Amino acid sequence: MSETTPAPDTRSPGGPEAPTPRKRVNRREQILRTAADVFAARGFNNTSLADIAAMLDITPAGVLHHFGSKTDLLTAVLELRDDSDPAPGGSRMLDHLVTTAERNAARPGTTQLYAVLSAESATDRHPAQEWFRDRYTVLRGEIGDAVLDRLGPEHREAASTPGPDGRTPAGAAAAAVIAVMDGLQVQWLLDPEAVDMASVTALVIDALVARLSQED
Amino acid sequence: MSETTPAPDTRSPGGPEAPTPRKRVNRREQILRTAADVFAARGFNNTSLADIAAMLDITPAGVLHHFGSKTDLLTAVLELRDDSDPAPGGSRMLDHLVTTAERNAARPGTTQLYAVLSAESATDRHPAQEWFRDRYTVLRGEIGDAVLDRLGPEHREAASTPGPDGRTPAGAAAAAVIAVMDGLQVQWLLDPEAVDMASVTALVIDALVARLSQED
DNA sequence: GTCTATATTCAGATAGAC
DNA sequence: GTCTATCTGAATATAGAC
Repeated sequence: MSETTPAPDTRSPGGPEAPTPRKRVNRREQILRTAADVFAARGFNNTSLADIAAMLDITPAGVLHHFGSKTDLLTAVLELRDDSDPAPGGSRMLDHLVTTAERNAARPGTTQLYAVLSAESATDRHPAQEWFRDRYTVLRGEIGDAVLDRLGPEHREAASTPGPDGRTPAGAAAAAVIAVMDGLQVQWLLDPEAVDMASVTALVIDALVARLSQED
Repeated sequence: MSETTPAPDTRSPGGPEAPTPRKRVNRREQILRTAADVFAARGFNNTSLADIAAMLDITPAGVLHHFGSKTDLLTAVLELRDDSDPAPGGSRMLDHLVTTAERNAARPGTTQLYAVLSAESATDRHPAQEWFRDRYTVLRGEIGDAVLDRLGPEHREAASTPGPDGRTPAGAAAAAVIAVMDGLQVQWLLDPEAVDMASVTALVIDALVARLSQED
């Protein structure tokens, strides 16, 4: 089900941090990518090490040799960022988000992982809680800055002025954009025909930027 | 943690299908409410029948007597709608959504259940998939209508005219509103100080309605 | 460095006592 | 009508063979 990508070993040769692979990309890496696929499709709690192992024709213990525990494997998967399309800074980032939504619909993989796991992480004692809390904090900051960048200079001050609760309009807009993307992913996974992630994301970004460019 | 609602037996007397409750609201009902709380806090896959049973000082089998299986219990929990604040029709519904977001932040219970479970349901073979797919379809319809109601009559036609992909702007806005509410819930659960669900929800609704009231 | 075989814990569900 | 005691299978992790 996950063999959509034909090339098994696609990465730029001469990457900066290849850890001296005298053999070829070690088993560890195969496990990592397989685990990412399976976690994305079934969530963390609902995935067993046997599921992952079966896809590689090994036993569960084979997986555990490379990563000490299932939780460690999850952590490693989350750390494995997808650097194939680095997020640009500044106001270009907002366009990048739409592009990302577009790509996600074509390739239900990488970021489906984040949509499914982030919601799962919000449950008690989930091992990825801290990771996702930090991630959202960073994202809200970056996207908040991107929103400010897109506003006309005359609106920036208002949008970056904290209200009585200490939160800024730009930050609120950033939280909204992230929330829309996550929430849409869930709706789309359940019913792909029903929503167009990219266009709805674009609509919300446009609407929010326009809204922050008014005084009312 | 869950004793927010003081009245344990709130249902209209003379309801059409009261199954002759000679005693008082049966164990079944207690189990149902406890299960809802625990599913909300820990998700479905990560909750064991023992967890639920422990809170009632009984054994897992005690739970299974009332509901044939864990999946049946989940289904029953989902069916148990919270009728304490029925959603109004028409454009009032949008205000109701903001109110709902406000209440959710105060009482992390009922709809936290939906936020956590809906995302979990998007994973393979989850027992609640169909339930959530249907729920989202209905919600998009209702909220789409509410959006149209709020628009000026002169904009309604444009907003309800399907584009080349067969989807209407009002439907897109509806999907966006739902997505924002779900996504915010996740961010809020992970970091309650970081986002104000109600105000962000209001912001997005305002922005979308304003956006759909322009020609561009 | 890689994995098979095994131990241990805990899940969901069944049959039958109260 | 309600639940305790028990069975069966599957989960993660360990110890040690190749």
